[in-house]
Amino acid sequence: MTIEEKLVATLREQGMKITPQRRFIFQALEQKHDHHPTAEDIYNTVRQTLPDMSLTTVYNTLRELVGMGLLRQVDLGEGMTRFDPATETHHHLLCTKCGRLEDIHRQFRNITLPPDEAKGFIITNHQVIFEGICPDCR
Amino acid sequence: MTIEEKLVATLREQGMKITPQRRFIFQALEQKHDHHPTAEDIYNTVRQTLPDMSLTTVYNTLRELVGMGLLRQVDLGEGMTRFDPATETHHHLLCTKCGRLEDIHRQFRNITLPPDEAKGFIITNHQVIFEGICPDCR
DNA sequence: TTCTTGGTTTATAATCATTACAAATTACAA
DNA sequence: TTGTAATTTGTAATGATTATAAACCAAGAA
Repeated sequence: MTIEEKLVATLREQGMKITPQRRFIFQALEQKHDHHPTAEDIYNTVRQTLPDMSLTTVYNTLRELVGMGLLRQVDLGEGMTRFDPATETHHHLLCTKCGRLEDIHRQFRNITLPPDEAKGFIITNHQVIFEGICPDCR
Repeated sequence: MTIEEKLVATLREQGMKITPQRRFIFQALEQKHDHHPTAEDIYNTVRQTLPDMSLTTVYNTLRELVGMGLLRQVDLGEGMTRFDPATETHHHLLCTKCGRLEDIHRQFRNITLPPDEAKGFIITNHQVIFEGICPDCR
């Protein structure tokens, strides 16, 4: 099942409308899902085929997807938010010089919090951010 | 050694000036170091004793500290940046409902990237973000 | 102590990502 | 085909952060 299909199905379930704009946004997310796109990235991608797409629509849609848990926000202190289709849990590798961000598809064992350290939280997820210097910045 | 002492010493080493404003900012960071303060938080704290402090100075100083690696930025997609005195490496626990953020002081073993997965990066640090629901939000 | 000077602070304006708003449009159920 | 509530859109507003340039001052030298 593609990302687009999954998103369309979920929207249907929720009684939301499937508009062309949303379909194109889903497709752009699918194309760029390894590049951690910003709202602006998605906007530019969609506009290549749908030149009248509004930036507001992109923001609205992305916000809704995040609210429904279908999209993960990735914030790096760059001043803008990146998005990551929430397919399977994975981690990130960040260059602290240039901001380059890579996915790490790997499971780490033993990353669990003993109850007495969880401060009463119910843990739903965890994510590791590795920081370092990328080859280009060395 | 307090956070203030450490910061003052480092600034001296770098030939930077120790101003009253900076001292108060350091003290505020020390007071609030468990609360992940924003620039605005620091500003309000300092203004209680130094009413003429400028918000710009807070931003400038925090940015410099981050650049020198003495302060960590923590970004949660709230629209503003939080700061965390980089004393010892630790991790975070975030409530996805209300944004509450707690420090986790604990070492996790086996969180290392084999060279073939590091994509040529030199890893300098890593951080785990646990996500969940805090007791108040349940 | 006083002088000098480059770093620092400050107020203000500018920037940039994101959100609010209200009018026009449209998906889709009946 | 029609009605209607959801959606889209352009524009304006917001809010955090940064740029700018003038006034100020920490700290070393005389």
